[in-house]
Amino acid sequence: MFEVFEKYLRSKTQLTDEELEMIRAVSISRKLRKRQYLLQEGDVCRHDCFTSKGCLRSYRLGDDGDEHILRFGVENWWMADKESYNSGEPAKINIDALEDSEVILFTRDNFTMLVETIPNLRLFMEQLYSRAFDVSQNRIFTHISYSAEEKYNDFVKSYPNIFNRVPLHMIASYLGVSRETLSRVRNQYAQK
Amino acid sequence: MFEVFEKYLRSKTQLTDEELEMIRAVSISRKLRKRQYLLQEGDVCRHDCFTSKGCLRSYRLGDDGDEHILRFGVENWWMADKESYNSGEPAKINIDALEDSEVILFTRDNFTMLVETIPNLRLFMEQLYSRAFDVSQNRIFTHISYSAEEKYNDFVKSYPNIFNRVPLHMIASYLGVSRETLSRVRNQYAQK
DNA sequence: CGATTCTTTGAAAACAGTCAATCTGTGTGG
DNA sequence: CCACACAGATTGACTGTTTTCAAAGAATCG
Repeated sequence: MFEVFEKYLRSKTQLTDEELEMIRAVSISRKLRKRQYLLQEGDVCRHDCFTSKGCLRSYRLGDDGDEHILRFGVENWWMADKESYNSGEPAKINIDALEDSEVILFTRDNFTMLVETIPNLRLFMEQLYSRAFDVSQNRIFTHISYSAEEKYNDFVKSYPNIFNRVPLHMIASYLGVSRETLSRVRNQYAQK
Repeated sequence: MFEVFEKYLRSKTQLTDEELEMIRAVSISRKLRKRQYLLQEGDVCRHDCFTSKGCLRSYRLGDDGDEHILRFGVENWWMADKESYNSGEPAKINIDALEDSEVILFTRDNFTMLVETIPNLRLFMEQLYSRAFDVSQNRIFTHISYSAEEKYNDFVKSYPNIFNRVPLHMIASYLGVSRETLSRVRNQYAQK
Protein backbone atom coordinates (compact mmCIF):
# COMPACT_ATOMS: atom_id res chain seq x y z
CA MET A 1 0.00 0.00 0.00
CA PHE A 2 2.92 2.33 0.58
CA GLU A 3 3.91 1.99 -3.09
CA VAL A 4 1.28 4.45 -4.31
CA PHE A 5 2.50 7.02 -1.82
CA GLU A 6 6.12 6.40 -2.74
CA LYS A 7 5.31 6.85 -6.42
CA TYR A 8 3.51 10.07 -5.60
CA LEU A 9 6.49 11.40 -3.65
CA ARG A 10 8.97 10.40 -6.35
CA SER A 11 6.94 12.19 -9.00
CA LYS A 12 6.63 15.38 -6.97
CA THR A 13 9.92 15.58 -5.11
CA GLN A 14 13.61 14.69 -5.23
CA LEU A 15 13.73 12.45 -2.20
CA THR A 16 16.48 9.87 -1.79
CA ASP A 17 15.85 6.20 -1.15
CA GLU A 18 16.99 6.68 2.43
CA GLU A 19 14.55 9.50 2.95
CA LEU A 20 11.71 7.48 1.49
CA GLU A 21 12.59 4.59 3.75
CA MET A 22 12.53 6.95 6.72
CA ILE A 23 9.06 8.06 5.74
CA ARG A 24 7.89 4.52 5.21
CA ALA A 25 9.16 3.52 8.62
CA VAL A 26 6.73 5.83 10.43
CA SER A 27 3.82 5.49 8.04
CA ILE A 28 0.66 3.70 9.07
CA SER A 29 -1.32 1.87 6.38
CA ARG A 30 -5.03 1.50 6.87
CA LYS A 31 -7.94 0.14 4.95
CA LEU A 32 -11.28 1.84 5.28
CA ARG A 33 -14.55 0.23 4.39
CA LYS A 34 -17.19 2.32 2.67
CA ARG A 35 -19.04 4.44 5.27
CA GLN A 36 -16.30 3.90 7.83
CA TYR A 37 -15.19 6.90 9.87
CA LEU A 38 -11.62 8.11 9.82
CA LEU A 39 -12.42 10.94 12.19
CA GLN A 40 -15.49 11.70 14.22
CA GLU A 41 -16.61 15.07 15.50
CA GLY A 42 -15.47 15.52 19.07
CA ASP A 43 -12.36 13.39 18.70
CA VAL A 44 -8.96 14.95 18.26
CA CYS A 45 -7.51 14.61 14.78
CA ARG A 46 -4.26 12.75 15.47
CA HIS A 47 -3.20 11.97 11.90
CA ASP A 48 -2.59 13.55 8.59
CA CYS A 49 -3.99 11.23 5.96
CA PHE A 50 -2.86 10.52 2.42
CA THR A 51 -5.40 8.70 0.26
CA SER A 52 -3.75 6.04 -1.86
CA LYS A 53 -6.97 4.45 -3.04
CA GLY A 54 -10.66 5.27 -2.87
CA CYS A 55 -12.55 8.38 -1.91
CA LEU A 56 -13.06 10.22 1.36
CA ARG A 57 -15.05 13.25 2.34
CA SER A 58 -15.00 15.67 5.23
CA TYR A 59 -18.20 17.23 6.44
CA ARG A 60 -19.55 19.25 9.29
CA LEU A 61 -22.99 19.26 10.84
CA GLY A 62 -25.08 22.43 10.77
CA ASP A 63 -27.32 23.59 13.59
CA ASP A 64 -30.17 21.99 11.71
CA GLY A 65 -28.26 18.71 11.97
CA ASP A 66 -27.60 18.10 8.33
CA GLU A 67 -24.29 17.40 6.66
CA HIS A 68 -22.34 20.08 4.86
CA ILE A 69 -19.51 18.64 2.85
CA LEU A 70 -16.28 20.58 3.11
CA ARG A 71 -14.04 18.54 0.84
CA PHE A 72 -13.67 15.36 -1.12
CA GLY A 73 -10.42 13.48 -1.30
CA VAL A 74 -9.51 10.89 -3.92
CA GLU A 75 -6.21 9.23 -4.83
CA ASN A 76 -3.16 11.37 -4.00
CA TRP A 77 -5.13 13.86 -1.92
CA TRP A 78 -4.50 14.66 1.69
CA MET A 79 -7.21 14.82 4.28
CA ALA A 80 -7.30 15.95 7.89
CA ASP A 81 -8.94 18.43 10.19
CA LYS A 82 -5.94 20.73 10.28
CA GLU A 83 -7.50 22.88 12.96
CA SER A 84 -7.81 20.00 15.39
CA TYR A 85 -4.58 18.38 14.20
CA ASN A 86 -2.58 21.51 14.99
CA SER A 87 -4.36 22.65 18.11
CA GLY A 88 -5.22 19.37 19.78
CA GLU A 89 -8.79 20.61 20.23
CA PRO A 90 -11.73 18.31 19.47
CA ALA A 91 -12.60 18.22 15.79
CA LYS A 92 -15.70 19.98 14.53
CA ILE A 93 -15.69 17.89 11.40
CA ASN A 94 -16.17 14.28 10.41
CA ILE A 95 -14.22 12.34 7.84
CA ASP A 96 -15.51 9.11 6.34
CA ALA A 97 -15.02 6.90 3.33
CA LEU A 98 -17.37 7.08 0.34
CA GLU A 99 -15.76 3.97 -1.15
CA ASP A 100 -13.59 1.18 0.17
CA SER A 101 -10.31 3.03 0.53
CA GLU A 102 -6.69 2.73 1.45
CA VAL A 103 -4.88 5.46 3.32
CA ILE A 104 -1.46 6.25 4.73
CA LEU A 105 -1.49 7.94 8.12
CA PHE A 106 1.13 9.96 9.97
CA THR A 107 1.00 11.16 13.52
CA ARG A 108 1.79 14.81 13.97
CA ASP A 109 4.95 14.10 15.96
CA ASN A 110 6.27 11.75 13.33
CA PHE A 111 5.44 14.03 10.49
CA THR A 112 7.01 17.01 12.21
CA MET A 113 10.13 14.92 12.72
CA LEU A 114 10.13 14.03 9.01
CA VAL A 115 9.81 17.58 7.69
CA GLU A 116 12.47 18.76 10.10
CA THR A 117 14.85 16.05 8.98
CA ILE A 118 14.13 16.12 5.26
CA PRO A 119 14.39 19.63 3.77
CA ASN A 120 12.92 18.57 0.43
CA LEU A 121 9.87 17.16 2.15
CA ARG A 122 9.40 20.36 4.10
CA LEU A 123 9.67 22.36 0.90
CA PHE A 124 7.13 20.15 -0.81
CA MET A 125 4.66 20.30 2.04
CA GLU A 126 4.95 24.07 2.20
CA GLN A 127 4.08 24.27 -1.48
CA LEU A 128 1.17 21.95 -0.84
CA TYR A 129 -0.16 24.08 2.00
CA SER A 130 0.06 27.26 0.06
CA ARG A 131 -1.75 25.75 -2.90
CA ALA A 132 -4.41 24.42 -0.56
CA PHE A 133 -4.82 27.95 0.73
CA ASP A 134 -5.14 29.35 -2.78
CA VAL A 135 -7.77 26.75 -3.63
CA SER A 136 -9.63 27.69 -0.49
CA GLN A 137 -9.55 31.39 -1.37
CA ASN A 138 -10.74 30.72 -4.88
CA ARG A 139 -13.59 28.64 -3.55
CA ILE A 140 -14.67 31.52 -1.34
CA PHE A 141 -14.76 33.68 -4.44
CA THR A 142 -17.03 31.23 -6.22
CA HIS A 143 -19.36 31.27 -3.24
CA ILE A 144 -19.70 35.03 -3.06
CA SER A 145 -19.96 35.57 -6.79
CA TYR A 146 -21.39 32.53 -8.58
CA SER A 147 -24.96 31.32 -9.00
CA ALA A 148 -25.87 27.69 -8.36
CA GLU A 149 -25.47 26.90 -12.05
CA GLU A 150 -22.09 28.58 -12.30
CA LYS A 151 -20.88 26.79 -9.20
CA TYR A 152 -21.91 23.46 -10.64
CA ASN A 153 -20.24 24.09 -14.00
CA ASP A 154 -17.12 25.26 -12.27
CA PHE A 155 -17.07 22.14 -10.13
CA VAL A 156 -17.49 19.81 -13.08
CA LYS A 157 -14.73 21.62 -14.93
CA SER A 158 -12.37 21.70 -11.94
CA TYR A 159 -12.98 18.20 -10.64
CA PRO A 160 -14.18 15.95 -13.47
CA ASN A 161 -12.79 12.90 -11.68
CA ILE A 162 -14.79 13.63 -8.54
CA PHE A 163 -18.03 14.70 -10.12
CA ASN A 164 -18.49 11.39 -11.92
CA ARG A 165 -17.67 9.45 -8.80
CA VAL A 166 -19.69 10.84 -5.93
CA PRO A 167 -23.49 11.11 -5.63
CA LEU A 168 -25.05 14.30 -6.88
CA HIS A 169 -26.63 15.19 -3.57
CA MET A 170 -23.16 15.31 -2.06
CA ILE A 171 -21.96 17.70 -4.72
CA ALA A 172 -25.01 19.79 -3.90
CA SER A 173 -23.98 19.77 -0.26
CA TYR A 174 -20.43 20.73 -1.21
CA LEU A 175 -21.71 23.61 -3.32
CA GLY A 176 -24.15 24.79 -0.69
CA VAL A 177 -27.33 24.25 -2.68
CA SER A 178 -30.20 21.81 -2.23
CA ARG A 179 -30.10 18.55 -4.15
CA GLU A 180 -33.33 19.44 -5.92
CA THR A 181 -31.90 22.72 -7.16
CA LEU A 182 -28.77 21.01 -8.40
CA SER A 183 -30.82 18.39 -10.18
CA ARG A 184 -32.82 21.08 -11.96
CA VAL A 185 -29.78 23.19 -12.77
CA ARG A 186 -28.06 20.24 -14.34
CA ASN A 187 -31.03 19.19 -16.46
CA GLN A 188 -31.65 22.69 -17.75
CA TYR A 189 -27.98 22.76 -18.63
CA ALA A 190 -28.25 19.43 -20.47
CA GLN A 191 -31.04 20.82 -22.65
CA LYS A 192 -28.86 23.60 -24.07
CA MET B 1 6.05 53.51 11.37
CA PHE B 2 8.06 50.38 12.02
CA GLU B 3 7.30 50.66 15.76
CA VAL B 4 3.81 49.23 15.45
CA PHE B 5 5.16 46.23 13.61
CA GLU B 6 7.96 45.78 16.11
CA LYS B 7 5.48 45.88 18.97
CA TYR B 8 3.36 43.31 17.17
CA LEU B 9 6.33 40.99 16.71
CA ARG B 10 7.46 41.38 20.29
CA SER B 11 4.02 40.50 21.59
CA LYS B 12 3.73 37.43 19.39
CA THR B 13 7.26 36.08 19.23
CA GLN B 14 10.54 35.81 21.10
CA LEU B 15 12.72 37.66 18.64
CA THR B 16 15.99 39.25 19.74
CA ASP B 17 16.89 42.88 19.16
CA GLU B 18 19.33 41.80 16.47
CA GLU B 19 16.67 39.83 14.66
CA LEU B 20 14.23 42.72 14.84
CA GLU B 21 16.89 45.02 13.45
CA MET B 22 17.48 42.59 10.62
CA ILE B 23 13.78 42.65 9.81
CA ARG B 24 13.64 46.41 10.03
CA ALA B 25 16.56 46.72 7.65
CA VAL B 26 14.66 45.14 4.77
CA SER B 27 11.23 46.53 5.60
CA ILE B 28 9.62 49.13 3.38
CA SER B 29 7.30 51.66 4.99
CA ARG B 30 4.55 53.12 2.87
CA LYS B 31 1.65 55.45 3.36
CA LEU B 32 -1.49 54.83 1.41
CA ARG B 33 -4.16 57.44 0.82
CA LYS B 34 -7.77 56.41 0.99
CA ARG B 35 -8.77 54.75 -2.31
CA GLN B 36 -5.15 54.21 -3.28
CA TYR B 37 -4.21 50.87 -4.81
CA LEU B 38 -1.63 48.63 -3.22
CA LEU B 39 -2.08 46.01 -5.92
CA GLN B 40 -3.93 46.09 -9.19
CA GLU B 41 -5.33 43.14 -11.07
CA GLY B 42 -2.87 42.07 -13.77
CA ASP B 43 0.22 43.19 -11.86
CA VAL B 44 2.36 40.68 -10.03
CA CYS B 45 2.09 40.83 -6.27
CA ARG B 46 5.67 41.54 -5.24
CA HIS B 47 5.18 42.24 -1.53
CA ASP B 48 3.69 40.80 1.56
CA CYS B 49 2.03 43.63 3.42
CA PHE B 50 1.57 44.23 7.13
CA THR B 51 -0.98 46.90 8.02
CA SER B 52 0.24 49.08 10.87
CA LYS B 53 -2.51 51.66 10.55
CA GLY B 54 -5.76 52.03 8.66
CA CYS B 55 -7.85 49.57 6.70
CA LEU B 56 -7.34 47.73 3.43
CA ARG B 57 -9.49 45.39 1.43
CA SER B 58 -8.85 42.87 -1.30
CA TYR B 59 -11.45 42.26 -3.95
CA ARG B 60 -11.89 40.55 -7.25
CA LEU B 61 -14.06 41.47 -10.20
CA GLY B 62 -16.80 39.12 -11.35
CA ASP B 63 -17.71 38.49 -14.98
CA ASP B 64 -20.46 41.03 -14.51
CA GLY B 65 -17.75 43.53 -13.58
CA ASP B 66 -18.70 44.17 -10.00
CA GLU B 67 -16.50 43.94 -6.97
CA HIS B 68 -16.50 40.95 -4.68
CA ILE B 69 -14.63 41.60 -1.47
CA LEU B 70 -12.40 38.74 -0.38
CA ARG B 71 -10.94 40.16 2.81
CA PHE B 72 -10.56 43.22 4.96
CA GLY B 73 -7.33 44.04 6.75
CA VAL B 74 -7.00 46.40 9.68
CA GLU B 75 -4.14 47.03 12.12
CA ASN B 76 -1.88 44.00 12.61
CA TRP B 77 -3.33 42.08 9.69
CA TRP B 78 -1.40 40.85 6.71
CA MET B 79 -2.53 41.33 3.17
CA ALA B 80 -1.30 40.01 -0.15
CA ASP B 81 -2.37 37.98 -3.14
CA LYS B 82 -0.53 34.87 -2.03
CA GLU B 83 -1.26 33.11 -5.28
CA SER B 84 0.47 35.76 -7.35
CA TYR B 85 3.12 36.39 -4.70
CA ASN B 86 4.20 32.75 -4.72
CA SER B 87 3.79 31.98 -8.40
CA GLY B 88 4.84 35.23 -10.02
CA GLU B 89 1.68 35.11 -12.14
CA PRO B 90 -0.42 38.26 -12.63
CA ALA B 91 -2.81 38.90 -9.76
CA LYS B 92 -6.52 38.27 -10.19
CA ILE B 93 -7.30 40.48 -7.26
CA ASN B 94 -7.04 44.14 -6.33
CA ILE B 95 -6.00 45.58 -2.99
CA ASP B 96 -6.77 49.14 -2.02
CA ALA B 97 -7.07 51.34 1.05
CA LEU B 98 -10.45 52.10 2.61
CA GLU B 99 -8.84 54.66 4.89
CA ASP B 100 -5.56 56.57 4.91
CA SER B 101 -3.23 53.77 5.96
CA GLU B 102 0.32 52.87 6.83
CA VAL B 103 1.84 49.58 5.80
CA ILE B 104 5.10 47.68 6.06
CA LEU B 105 6.11 45.83 2.90
CA PHE B 106 8.53 42.97 2.31
CA THR B 107 9.66 41.60 -0.99
CA ARG B 108 9.43 37.86 -1.32
CA ASP B 109 13.19 37.41 -1.57
CA ASN B 110 13.82 39.45 1.55
CA PHE B 111 11.11 37.74 3.50
CA THR B 112 12.31 34.31 2.47
CA MET B 113 15.78 35.29 3.62
CA LEU B 114 14.36 36.41 6.96
CA VAL B 115 12.41 33.24 7.71
CA GLU B 116 15.37 31.12 6.69
CA THR B 117 17.67 33.06 8.99
CA ILE B 118 15.35 33.49 11.95
CA PRO B 119 13.80 30.21 13.11
CA ASN B 120 11.38 31.90 15.48
CA LEU B 121 10.05 34.04 12.68
CA ARG B 122 9.57 31.00 10.49
CA LEU B 123 7.71 29.26 13.28
CA PHE B 124 5.50 32.27 13.81
CA MET B 125 4.70 32.66 10.13
CA GLU B 126 3.86 28.99 9.84
CA GLN B 127 1.39 29.34 12.68
CA LEU B 128 -0.03 32.39 10.97
CA TYR B 129 -0.49 30.56 7.68
CA SER B 130 -2.19 27.62 9.27
CA ARG B 131 -4.58 29.83 11.17
CA ALA B 132 -5.32 31.74 7.98
CA PHE B 133 -6.16 28.41 6.39
CA ASP B 134 -8.45 27.44 9.25
CA VAL B 135 -10.25 30.77 9.00
CA SER B 136 -10.65 30.22 5.30
CA GLN B 137 -12.11 26.75 5.82
CA ASN B 138 -14.51 28.03 8.44
CA ARG B 139 -15.64 30.77 6.11
CA ILE B 140 -16.42 28.20 3.46
CA PHE B 141 -18.57 26.40 5.99
CA THR B 142 -20.54 29.57 6.71
CA HIS B 143 -21.12 30.01 2.99
CA ILE B 144 -22.47 26.53 2.41
CA SER B 145 -24.57 26.39 5.55
CA TYR B 146 -25.66 29.86 6.68
CA SER B 147 -28.48 32.14 5.50
CA ALA B 148 -27.83 35.81 4.81
CA GLU B 149 -28.94 36.71 8.33
CA GLU B 150 -26.75 34.07 9.95
CA LYS B 151 -23.77 35.18 7.90
CA TYR B 152 -24.28 38.77 8.98
CA ASN B 153 -24.62 37.92 12.66
CA ASP B 154 -21.58 35.71 12.48
CA PHE B 155 -19.59 38.49 10.85
CA VAL B 156 -20.59 41.06 13.45
CA LYS B 157 -19.69 38.63 16.21
CA SER B 158 -16.37 37.59 14.64
CA TYR B 159 -15.20 41.01 13.48
CA PRO B 160 -16.83 43.73 15.61
CA ASN B 161 -13.90 46.05 14.91
CA ILE B 162 -14.34 45.74 11.17
CA PHE B 163 -18.10 45.82 11.01
CA ASN B 164 -18.31 49.26 12.63
CA ARG B 165 -15.61 50.61 10.41
CA VAL B 166 -16.40 49.72 6.82
CA PRO B 167 -19.51 50.62 4.82
CA LEU B 168 -22.36 48.16 4.97
CA HIS B 169 -22.44 47.58 1.23
CA MET B 170 -18.88 46.27 1.46
CA ILE B 171 -19.83 43.84 4.18
CA ALA B 172 -22.65 42.74 1.89
CA SER B 173 -20.12 42.15 -0.86
CA TYR B 174 -17.89 40.20 1.52
CA LEU B 175 -20.82 38.04 2.58
CA GLY B 176 -21.99 37.49 -0.97
CA VAL B 177 -25.41 39.14 -0.61
CA SER B 178 -26.84 42.32 -2.11
CA ARG B 179 -26.65 45.52 -0.08
CA GLU B 180 -30.43 45.81 -0.04
CA THR B 181 -30.82 42.32 1.39
CA LEU B 182 -28.25 43.03 4.07
CA SER B 183 -29.96 46.29 4.95
CA ARG B 184 -33.26 44.47 5.42
CA VAL B 185 -31.73 41.59 7.32
CA ARG B 186 -30.09 43.96 9.73
CA ASN B 187 -33.19 46.02 10.40
CA GLN B 188 -35.32 42.98 11.03
CA TYR B 189 -32.66 41.88 13.47
CA ALA B 190 -32.66 45.30 15.21
CA GLN B 191 -36.40 44.99 15.84
CA LYS B 192 -36.01 41.87 17.93
C1' DC C 1 -36.81 -9.63 -5.16
C1' DG C 2 -37.07 -6.16 -1.41
C1' DA C 3 -34.65 -2.52 0.72
C1' DT C 4 -31.97 1.25 0.43
C1' DT C 5 -29.96 5.01 -1.77
C1' DC C 6 -30.12 8.31 -5.23
C1' DT C 7 -32.39 11.34 -8.55
C1' DT C 8 -36.10 13.74 -10.51
C1' DT C 9 -40.44 16.38 -10.71
C1' DG C 10 -44.29 19.41 -9.28
C1' DA C 11 -46.39 23.02 -6.61
C1' DA C 12 -46.18 26.37 -3.03
C1' DA C 13 -43.64 29.24 -0.02
C1' DA C 14 -39.60 31.59 1.43
C1' DC C 15 -35.79 34.04 0.16
C1' DA C 16 -32.78 37.09 -2.27
C1' DG C 17 -31.92 40.14 -6.22
C1' DT C 18 -33.07 44.14 -9.13
C1' DC C 19 -34.66 48.62 -10.20
C1' DA C 20 -35.96 53.00 -8.79
C1' DA C 21 -36.73 56.44 -5.51
C1' DT C 22 -35.79 58.63 -1.25
C1' DC C 23 -33.30 59.83 2.84
C1' DT C 24 -29.09 60.67 5.45
C1' DG C 25 -24.81 62.39 6.63
C1' DT C 26 -20.28 64.19 5.12
C1' DG C 27 -17.27 66.97 3.06
C1' DT C 28 -15.86 70.37 -0.57
C1' DG C 29 -15.80 74.54 -3.02
C1' DG C 30 -17.74 78.94 -3.78
C1' DC D 1 -21.47 79.62 6.10
C1' DC D 2 -24.32 77.84 2.72
C1' DA D 3 -25.27 75.11 -1.30
C1' DC D 4 -24.26 71.30 -3.62
C1' DA D 5 -22.40 66.98 -4.80
C1' DC D 6 -21.44 62.51 -3.34
C1' DA D 7 -21.26 58.28 -0.93
C1' DG D 8 -23.93 55.39 1.83
C1' DA D 9 -28.26 53.42 3.66
C1' DT D 10 -32.99 52.46 3.38
C1' DT D 11 -37.56 51.35 1.44
C1' DG D 12 -41.16 49.67 -1.80
C1' DA D 13 -42.67 47.02 -5.58
C1' DC D 14 -41.55 43.56 -8.56
C1' DT D 15 -39.02 39.63 -10.46
C1' DG D 16 -36.49 35.69 -10.29
C1' DT D 17 -34.18 32.09 -7.88
C1' DT D 18 -33.87 28.66 -4.40
C1' DT D 19 -35.83 25.94 -0.77
C1' DT D 20 -39.16 23.01 1.08
C1' DC D 21 -42.33 19.33 1.13
C1' DA D 22 -44.21 15.50 -0.95
C1' DA D 23 -44.23 11.99 -4.20
C1' DA D 24 -42.58 9.05 -7.50
C1' DG D 25 -39.17 7.11 -10.63
C1' DA D 26 -34.21 4.97 -11.34
C1' DA D 27 -30.42 2.55 -9.86
C1' DT D 28 -27.80 -0.34 -6.85
C1' DC D 29 -26.91 -3.93 -3.55
C1' DG D 30 -27.41 -7.76 -0.63
